[in-house]
Amino acid sequence: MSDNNTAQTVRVRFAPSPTGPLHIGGVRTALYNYLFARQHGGHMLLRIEDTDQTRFVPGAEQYIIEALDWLGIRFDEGVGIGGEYGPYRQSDRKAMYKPYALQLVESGWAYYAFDTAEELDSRRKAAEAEKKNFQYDARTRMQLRNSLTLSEEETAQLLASGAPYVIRFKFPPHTDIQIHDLIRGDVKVSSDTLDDKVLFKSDGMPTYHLANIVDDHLMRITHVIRGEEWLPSAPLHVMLYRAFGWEDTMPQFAHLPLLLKPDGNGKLSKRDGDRLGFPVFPLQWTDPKSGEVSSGYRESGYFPAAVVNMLALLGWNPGGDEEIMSMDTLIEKFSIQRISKSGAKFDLEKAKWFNHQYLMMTDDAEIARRFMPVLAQHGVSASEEFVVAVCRLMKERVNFVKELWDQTSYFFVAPESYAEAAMKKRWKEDTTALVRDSIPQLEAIQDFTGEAIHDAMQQFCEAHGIGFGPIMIPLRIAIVGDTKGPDLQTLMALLGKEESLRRIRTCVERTKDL
RNA sequence: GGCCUUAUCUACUAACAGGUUAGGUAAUCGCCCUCUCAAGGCGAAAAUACGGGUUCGAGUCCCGUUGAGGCUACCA
Repeated sequence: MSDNNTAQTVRVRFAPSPTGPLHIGGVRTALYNYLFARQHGGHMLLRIEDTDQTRFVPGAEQYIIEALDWLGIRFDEGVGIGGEYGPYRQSDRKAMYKPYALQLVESGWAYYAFDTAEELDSRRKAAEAEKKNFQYDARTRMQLRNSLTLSEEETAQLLASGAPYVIRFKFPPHTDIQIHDLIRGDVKVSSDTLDDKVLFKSDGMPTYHLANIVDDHLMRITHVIRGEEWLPSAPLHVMLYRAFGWEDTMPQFAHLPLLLKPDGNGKLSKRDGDRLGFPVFPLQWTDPKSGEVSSGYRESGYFPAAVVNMLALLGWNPGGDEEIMSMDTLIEKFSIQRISKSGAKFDLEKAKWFNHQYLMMTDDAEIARRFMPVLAQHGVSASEEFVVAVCRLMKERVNFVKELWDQTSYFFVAPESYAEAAMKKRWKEDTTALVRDSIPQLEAIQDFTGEAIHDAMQQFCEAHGIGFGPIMIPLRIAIVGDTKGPDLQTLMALLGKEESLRRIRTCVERTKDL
């Protein structure tokens, strides 16, 4: 599908920093970009923004790629894929940025600054003491050490001597900057409240702001869909497009609401996940420095489609009552206009419910395939046919495949004891005798099907003048060990005549002296 | 502190451009089903932050207050 109203092909990017594992907020940003690109038949690219060498974390880039691949969020271009607008890693593009910074200096939109970190720190502290805000801007820049206050000769000399410098953007004073956001509408900010942001650092690398604008321009990005934390710097970005003379091809902006912690308020963080017992990362992550392990959705047993579905609806919805949507449906229905403006709290219960829905839609054989290793962990082996049957019968009771063991262990292992509460409530004086009496009735069944068991027990009840409960509940305790589980006839048929009777006889033996 | 954003049940949200008994889902509770436990079916409780305006009429538009979040680095 192509959008005939858009002259240009839609091109979006996901541009994370490799400073650690990708947070689910970041995953959602990637997802929205992906849905938008696919819907418009456009391209989505992965750009790694690693301009801060001090925050680089080994393995983070590979983690991001693997995580998005697991979720089915695929890129058309980018790191690990290639493409005609590469390279896509900003550290590999390092040499490209300086000329753009210099261009702004020459055109008067930027200047060299030689202030040291200590000097600026002391200015900030002094301002703080007076309960004021220090800002490097039109009011203060003429009191600081930069190419606007120094003579041309001094500046040239400093540069030639290799003195450390940065390049700062020169905001024009008293100027209203208007940005248009696809989600929030027009936002107006006065340049007087903005500071002269560093564009080019003393280590020879650009800051986010410069690299981002240069790359988005060079890579012909048409829509920037990113988190709300970028909204305050959007005016700078708009001014940069203007300063470079690229305003006519400037991308459209959409700033996404943030994902909040489930209890209280504040941005969702790694610690919240571990505290509240849910993952904030798509994949498990081991911190290379501390060795600390953070849980992931994949390892916790979530289906990728369930995570995608849940995340898509956290901050967006298509308007109807439909909640279970495949990636294709999401692509079809997605629209930026319907994204909420306010932050969304993560809800663990709803996340589990989504996974349950996807579990119910999953083929029994596939569930069994995933359950087999769990069984092996518990030292149990069973035929594939039997495991598939167990999964078919029991999947509706769990949210995750691994929870199946807690609900089905008695299918594989006979009970070693009987639940105390069940015994106390359900086991009467004559129960053992009654159970013993039912054995011949069950033994007589030739074809041990649920139906046959039902008929046999019905006859038994009639002969003894009792209802179904007084015998079926004790039999259940004998077979399951507790008053829980699926329909008993079905369960016994599945276990087979031999195993069912063995458990019943064992139970009679264990309870005869009660 | 300054700047920006934001505000519907406990949570996620619906109510296209002002007119609804403010709807759905999850969670909670009750009933039905039933040999138990789930699932399922039916039902209940549950919200327009507050105060002004505009209007015949405001969840919806405007202003203010309050709450919440973000940003305020040579981090992204």
